[in-house]
Amino acid sequence: MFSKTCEYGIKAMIFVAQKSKEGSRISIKGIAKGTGAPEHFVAKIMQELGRKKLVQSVKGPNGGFYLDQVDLKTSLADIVKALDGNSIYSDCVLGLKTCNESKPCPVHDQYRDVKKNLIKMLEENTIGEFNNKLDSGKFFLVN
Amino acid sequence: MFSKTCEYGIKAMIFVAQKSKEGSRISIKGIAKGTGAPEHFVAKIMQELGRKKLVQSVKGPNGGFYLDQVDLKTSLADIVKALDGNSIYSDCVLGLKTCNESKPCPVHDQYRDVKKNLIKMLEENTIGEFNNKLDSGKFFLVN
DNA sequence: GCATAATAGGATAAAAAAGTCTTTTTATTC
DNA sequence: GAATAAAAAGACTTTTTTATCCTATTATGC
Repeated sequence: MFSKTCEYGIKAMIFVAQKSKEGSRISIKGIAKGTGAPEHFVAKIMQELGRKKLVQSVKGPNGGFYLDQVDLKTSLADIVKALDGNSIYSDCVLGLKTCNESKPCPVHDQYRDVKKNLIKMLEENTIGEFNNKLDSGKFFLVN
Repeated sequence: MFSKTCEYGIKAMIFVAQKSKEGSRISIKGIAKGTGAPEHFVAKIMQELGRKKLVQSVKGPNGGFYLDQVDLKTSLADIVKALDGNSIYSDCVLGLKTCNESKPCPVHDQYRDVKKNLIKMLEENTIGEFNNKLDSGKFFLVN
């Protein structure tokens, strides 16, 4: 469904949000540990998310990553789009470049609802909203 | 969402079904052309589907692939499982090995419905059912 | 039974994704 | 302003996926 990049990116954002809520910044090393992602790999991902302004970063001692109030409104869809591009929105489920409503692939009609559902889920859930649940130990980020 | 293998496999099965309905067998070359898939790649895919008994094949002159009455009842889910394995059923959307109902990842609850929808779609649509629509030119297999 | 046309199978190659390493830059603190 | 701790950047490696090629096998029709 998502690339590893995207999976790690989402987990990282949720983890950073949590730390930000506690008022602290978190380093790459910390994110890697907290999300079970390879350190150097997650570094590249955070860089990219930083470039795209979905996360704030400060260099040097006591630096690290954090989310500001605006960042907390980032939806899962925003992260997916930043890391995996628009493929979820635009790609035909059978890989046909010219598939669309008027010239559909065989499963276009059947997949329409699934896609709508998926996109709805990605757009309606923001990073900020995951905080409360993580607090209460209702879910987990690592195995 | 699906691997290329799976995309080509689904298209190939639909295409072969069509030919079978017309009473003829279709060669790898024919399938490759009819589905826009690389010939040698689709050959391997059909081999695998043959081994798994989702498609019948006959070697030699006038040989080729075809679907019998039982094969026509193959669902999209059967093809996906044969080629991509059970990952759609079993994998956590964030890649967590231990994610489940009692120890969920952050998006487990939100993704539940999407997954249910997707699986329903894959299981409810059989290869045989696509035939009529393809006949009437209602959809396309190649760009 | 021989030529042929097809699938079967395995080896290899190319491309993309995932992951690692090293160096550079930049804040911070003392 | 020097030492340090962090991110930024880019090069590189490994693994996986996608794709190709070659040889073997097998069924068919003459």
